[in-house]
Amino acid sequence: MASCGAMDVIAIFGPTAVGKTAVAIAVAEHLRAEGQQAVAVSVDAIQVYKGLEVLSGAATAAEQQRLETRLISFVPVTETWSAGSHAARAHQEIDGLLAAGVVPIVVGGTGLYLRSALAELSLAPPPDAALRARLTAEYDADPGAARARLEALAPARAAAIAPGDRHRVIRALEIVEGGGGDRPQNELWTGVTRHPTRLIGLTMERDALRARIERRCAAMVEAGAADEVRKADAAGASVTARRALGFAELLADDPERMATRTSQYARRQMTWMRRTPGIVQIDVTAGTPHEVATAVLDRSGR
RNA sequence: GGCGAGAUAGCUCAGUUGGUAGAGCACACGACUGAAAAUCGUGGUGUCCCCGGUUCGAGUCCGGGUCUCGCCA
Repeated sequence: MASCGAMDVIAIFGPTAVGKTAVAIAVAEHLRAEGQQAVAVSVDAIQVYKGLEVLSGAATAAEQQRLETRLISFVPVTETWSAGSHAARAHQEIDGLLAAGVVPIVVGGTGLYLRSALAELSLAPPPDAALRARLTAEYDADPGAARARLEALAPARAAAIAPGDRHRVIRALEIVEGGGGDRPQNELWTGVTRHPTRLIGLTMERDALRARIERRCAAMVEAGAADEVRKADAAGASVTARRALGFAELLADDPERMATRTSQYARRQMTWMRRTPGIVQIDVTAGTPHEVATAVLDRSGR
């Protein structure tokens, strides 16, 4: 009997353009051949947005025909989204699939979203818009003073944050003022998960990945990514939607810059992957999706 | 052909009165708990075009080449 055995969840991580979707589809087809059903749960900060499907590389209708994918293209571009909001939805999807006897294939390139989907992180409370606005203004008026205030209020939190890290200094002040105390948490690298999980990291030889990224960016432009971005911009896209690689670049008609920044992003994803405990890395430079899928399932000891 | 300007990091360029070179971008490595496709930290990766000269010492001064750009023929 094909059973999940010790592993209930399959997770697939990897840098952008490495071919995660194709591998997820191949894995699902292999499972189906064994009589098991699978559904993908996306963990991608930009693919959640409705109206940025081309730019974010979300699964197409044809791809979804082969593997149903949840948590893509469902948030209006005007809304902000976050790891916390995503985690709640992802937990719900994963638990629902497991309860129905379907294998969840958690797939995506946003490391923090992946981790918070697989684990039960002790996240600090969500940001309050007014407080964040006030603290941002405070920081921008005098970064040194804001930093000093954080050091006074929460030395342990401050110690973990680089002096020039605007984003984190503001967030830390936000947490402290919200009563979060001075006990910073880091459960990112513990490897603890909510369900037994086989975590796969797809890698690719650097030059090959760079070439794929360039081709992919060109294809996105070809497929109308610039138009998508202009529409989202006109619709009043949220700060988080605007973080999409290519958003600002395509508005400025600079596709080359988009490819460069995408490459830099891929590098950071690889850094995250190397740090991730328990991840099984598979180099997909030469393999077809089905060969890779076999490797994914073979290594599972099924 | 003549005159002028230039040649320094992968790219664009700085480089004081001579003391074996440094910015931005790119690149590499890293950090990462509700903005994470975000944010941030660290690192110079070099036949200073070539040959010779002056000098204790030349990216820098002198001579001769080579190449590039501009103007004039």
